[in-house]
Amino acid sequence: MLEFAVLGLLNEAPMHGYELRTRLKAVLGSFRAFSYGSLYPSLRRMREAGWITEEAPDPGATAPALTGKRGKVVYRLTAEGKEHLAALLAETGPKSYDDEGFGVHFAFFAQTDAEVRLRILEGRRRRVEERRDGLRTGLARTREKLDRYTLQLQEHGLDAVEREVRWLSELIDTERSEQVDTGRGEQAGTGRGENRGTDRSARAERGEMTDRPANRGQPPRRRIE
Amino acid sequence: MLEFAVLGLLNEAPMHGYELRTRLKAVLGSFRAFSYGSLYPSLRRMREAGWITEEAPDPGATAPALTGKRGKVVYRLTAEGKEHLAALLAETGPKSYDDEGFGVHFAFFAQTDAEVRLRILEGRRRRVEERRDGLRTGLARTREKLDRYTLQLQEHGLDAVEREVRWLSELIDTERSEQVDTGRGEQAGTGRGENRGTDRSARAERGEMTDRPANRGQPPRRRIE
DNA sequence: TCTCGATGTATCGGCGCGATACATCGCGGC
DNA sequence: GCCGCGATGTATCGCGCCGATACATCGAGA
Repeated sequence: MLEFAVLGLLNEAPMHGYELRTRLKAVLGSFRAFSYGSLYPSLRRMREAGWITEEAPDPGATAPALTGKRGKVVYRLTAEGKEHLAALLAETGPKSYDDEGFGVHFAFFAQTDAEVRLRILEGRRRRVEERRDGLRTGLARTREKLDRYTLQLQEHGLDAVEREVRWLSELIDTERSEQVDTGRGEQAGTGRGENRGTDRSARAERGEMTDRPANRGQPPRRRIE
Repeated sequence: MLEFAVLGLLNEAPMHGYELRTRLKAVLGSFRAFSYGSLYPSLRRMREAGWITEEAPDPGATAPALTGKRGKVVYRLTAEGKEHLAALLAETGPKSYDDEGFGVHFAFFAQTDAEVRLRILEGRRRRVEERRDGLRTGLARTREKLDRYTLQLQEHGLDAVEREVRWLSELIDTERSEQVDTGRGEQAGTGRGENRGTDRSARAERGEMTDRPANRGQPPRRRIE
């Protein structure tokens, strides 16, 4: 997931680590937070995979060597990196609307194809509705046996989930009405990258995935929503 | 944190791992979710620390040995475990209202002293307000530069944080009015049906509650902002 | 001038997740 | 009769990621 986010950011402009980290916090916002302890190892892996390059500027300017100086390192997307990003952006399977993946996908919706956006939003809503229903029935079954604090906690959580469903529904309505307006294909947001039509490889073979146990538990590491 | 939750559950009744895991999901609900990969190592650590004991029932009943059978293992709190739990419950430092800690503390509020409950709720609210203010100013500063999806995400996150502040405020008001009603010392126990109004039974026999400063370490500066 | 906060790169210990393996038991279907 | 299947139950492994930490540079204000 971190790799996805980094690729998305580097697609807008080359950056070094610190800036990447700052933008990451700003863009992912309420969904996820990454630390350097994740970022740098991830950057190394991505370089080894060939998605990005590292450039250390100005090698022998004043201090030649062995002073241990660390220069700024600029990271930049390669062609393979762009390709990989395009494949990730086009993904519509469970990974794109589960808790871990949805936030990142959504953060880069401006770079995402309109139809894919809609599919992801719908998948996400379905998933959150399932969680909501699970919470509701669980709550109805155990309501009498809970002390009031636990009850408050459950209801607060349920309320948050219900709000997310409503939020997603609004987004979906907006997307739908825009797809009707224009002949289903335009780009929203900052027009910047014309990733239109260039790729499409990576036909994500929908997993089907029996959907497992109600999933429960909020965004695992995340917060409250 | 997991250790805290396990101690809290075992204080209600002895259990084995599976039940612990099930109850954990139900009680922590929307705040956190733990898996076996965390639970069993944690139980082992707690046994080594002396907080709990493991009992494997019925050693040589039918199948004597080397069949590799695994019996049910019941975990039970020791006296030291109760003591440790009491200390954790009385904790009012940053750990008790930061993201990781608050959910667990709250889940066991029914076992917590009334004054401690209030302090934790207030600390938590302060913390969440800080996050809210950070989000607000950040959003005001970058509003123009964001594409609409990122903007939606930010506003959704901000909304969630604002709701949590309101939720906490309601809880605080309730706590305050109850402390005025009764001479600041009662227990808000397992409501069991008639939560609200008059209940104070369920004398949890906590007598000690060693309240220590428990400060150390500065505000770890959590997620977004 | 001197310190302090922002900028910047990087590593380490360890917690906890998700997947996985295996075993028992009750229950309903055919 | 007996078969599978889901719930109950214990346990491990790899590894992603967090939080703390160490170090270095630089502009601005006390």
